[in-house]
Amino acid sequence: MTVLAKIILPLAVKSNFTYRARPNQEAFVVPGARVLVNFGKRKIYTGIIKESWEESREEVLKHLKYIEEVVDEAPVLSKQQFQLFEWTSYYYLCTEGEVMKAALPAGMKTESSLRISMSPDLNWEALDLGDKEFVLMEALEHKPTMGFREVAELWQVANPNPRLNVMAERGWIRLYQEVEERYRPKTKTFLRLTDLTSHEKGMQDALETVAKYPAQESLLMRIISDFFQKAPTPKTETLKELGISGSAVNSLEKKGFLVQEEVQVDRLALYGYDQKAVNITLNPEQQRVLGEIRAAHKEKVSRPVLLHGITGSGKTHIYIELIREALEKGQQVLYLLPEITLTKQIVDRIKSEFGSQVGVYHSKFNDAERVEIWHKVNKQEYKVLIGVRSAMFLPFHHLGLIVVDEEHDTSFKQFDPAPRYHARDLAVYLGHKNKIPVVLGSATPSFESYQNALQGKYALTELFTRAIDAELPDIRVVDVRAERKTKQMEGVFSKQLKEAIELRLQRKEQVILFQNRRGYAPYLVCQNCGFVPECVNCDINLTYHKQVDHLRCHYCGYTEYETQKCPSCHHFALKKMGIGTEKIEEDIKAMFPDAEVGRMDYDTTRSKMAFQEIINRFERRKLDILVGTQMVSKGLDFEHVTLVGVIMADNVLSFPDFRAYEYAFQLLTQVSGRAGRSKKPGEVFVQTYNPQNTVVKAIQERKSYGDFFQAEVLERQQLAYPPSSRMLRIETRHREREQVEKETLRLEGLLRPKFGQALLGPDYPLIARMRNQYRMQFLLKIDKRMAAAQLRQQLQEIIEQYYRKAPHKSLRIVLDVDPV
DNA sequence: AGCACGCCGACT
DNA sequence: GTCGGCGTGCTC
Repeated sequence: MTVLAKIILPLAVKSNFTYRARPNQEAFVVPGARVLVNFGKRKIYTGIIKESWEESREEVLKHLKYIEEVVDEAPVLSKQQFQLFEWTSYYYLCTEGEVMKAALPAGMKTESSLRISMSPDLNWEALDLGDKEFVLMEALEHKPTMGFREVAELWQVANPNPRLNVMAERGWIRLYQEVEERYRPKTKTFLRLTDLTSHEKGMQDALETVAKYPAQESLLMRIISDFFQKAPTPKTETLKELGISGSAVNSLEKKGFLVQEEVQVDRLALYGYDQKAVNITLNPEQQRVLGEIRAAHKEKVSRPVLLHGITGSGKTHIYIELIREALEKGQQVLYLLPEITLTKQIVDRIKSEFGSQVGVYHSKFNDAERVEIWHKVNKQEYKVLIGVRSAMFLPFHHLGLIVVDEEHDTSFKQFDPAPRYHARDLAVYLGHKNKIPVVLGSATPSFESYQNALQGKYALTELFTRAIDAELPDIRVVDVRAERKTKQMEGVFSKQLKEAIELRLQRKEQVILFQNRRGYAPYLVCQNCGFVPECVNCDINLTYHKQVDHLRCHYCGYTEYETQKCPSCHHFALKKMGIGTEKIEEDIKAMFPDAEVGRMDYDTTRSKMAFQEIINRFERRKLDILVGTQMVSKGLDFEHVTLVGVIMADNVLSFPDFRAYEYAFQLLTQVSGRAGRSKKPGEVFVQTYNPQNTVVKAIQERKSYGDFFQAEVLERQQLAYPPSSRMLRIETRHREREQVEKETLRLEGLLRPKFGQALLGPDYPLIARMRNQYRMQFLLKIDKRMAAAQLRQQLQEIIEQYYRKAPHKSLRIVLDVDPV
């Protein structure tokens, strides 16, 4: 009998692959453990054992490769997680491998890479070599090994493989796979006394021996003194303090007077938090809502609760109470947040309640840190985990509560690559499947969730007033066109907004300015010939960034450094058009030279530190004005902010999507919600060219979310758009425009007969070419009553059918379930 | 995804 | 003829 295992590999391959265990591995071949296996010609991947069984038939065994190594002694993935993997790949129409890729931190998915070295004892100069072969050998003289990429660069070819293989066959070079462990525990070295020196006599003898070497003597004395104080002696710090080098350590070690000891240290221990006094007495309304949530879960655990509470109504207080209850039962809690923006403030609050049981997981943690977070969740050292969408895949045990805060936020949905999952919906699935209470919270729920709540699929509970006696801010709409006519605009600032800012500066209150574009100018135009610089890889204008003085594509990162001279007519006539956050920051500084201005957008928050720094400064009132993109709209809670300015609402209102108004309403409500969160009243200015716009009017008239929803959802219903239906996006991609057009029409020929009017398109997406791929798309409206499994099968059959007959199989078809 | 094979056009 | 680019199929 031989043990076989089905392995999930982190690839977009359809099926799973079976490997055989060597006898000494058999005990460790259990579902959820990781293995290293060779897949294909040479690569070695980390895979996860999905299932294992015994097999004795030789004809089966002989086709199977061996498992190279079982990495884990115990599973790193629970049964519950497998279920989640399976459902994610089923629902979002992708492979389990793709889910695995998204779920595990890179440090847990070690893979091999090709290394190239010269054969030993080779007199290569005597060989008759071609040019390329010669330069490689010459390069290998200087470095012992090279990587695949390096050789490709050296040779200036895309694929050096054929040549390398020939050279290897001739015995000139050696090719081998190197598995480099990506995660290494962080260690710290301590110095300790040995048996020889840890008693009085030994100490005296040793000190006499080294008396003539001052460095060794002072070091030894320090270690002895630490020994008596029962304190460990850290190597690096001690050497630095005593001003001596490492050679003293080596000498003492050689003499047997000390040993060096490596101790693994916790990378995450460094992260503290700002203690913040939290008022944990719930007001009567919050008490009522807490009671409603408890009752709803008691009635039916697997039914999620939608907590709709206006901005500043104190949803966090309620979460804290729910978390406390779960912890008292010894359960773990997952608290999902849309982006790291929010975490700083939320983490401070939750950590000050629950201390070191609280862990955090987001993209600004490096790989090694993420691995350690994974293990701490697995070992249940972390009881509460605050994280972004991928935290959904962490290895929880006894999960007793999932909170999805700001559930409407689209960053819970992964766009690219697969799995294109929505973390909120994964949470709802997981909760339903495992009877885990789920709470979705928002001031502006997604239409899908609100509809579900109204129809009883979710329980609904609502908070209608702000906590601590705060009022909702006054909203003032500024008609930019009218202001321009009467010359009331100063650059992009209306006179009213300017005066309002002035007033806040006098009163030492704070201001948030929102603009939905980062960079300095969204595009440039040549004043001489009308040329607009565009990305070479995408159909989109390049954005001018002033600080670094270059043009950049916000989709692929392509950069151009010529910012003055028109590349078309060569006149120095490029003019900066439009307004980004960088420009607003510059203008506001010019307007109020004494004010401290900070900017928060993608460009200023690259590092975790930079990010926390800017929030800290604003929190401690070192900044008067904060300029930013959407980032400033998300859940920030600063009590001294009394003014919010939306510089140009039109960007938000006018993008071509059936959800445009829903998003605009959410964004404007959220950003407005940053003002007046404590006793000082708040004020919001919305500058726009379209004061008559439905959303602007709704915001201005303080229409409730419910009213806005009712009006909008009717229109959706008439068109059979979500939330009345479900949606599936079918995207096609190809390098050439003609091919994508022709092939997409062929695909339509197969789809149309099946789906008829429910199939919309094909159309060009907003950006018809991205990263050198031309794209087209269909939208498929799916009746909610329709059996999902059947539809999936039909769709997959059609795609298979398309590929069977396709003359060009290079068309990529991308499926996006529930696109947002 | 990554690797090889086989086809085809471009150059020596 | 050989080189290199690209499309296609397969990977336990």
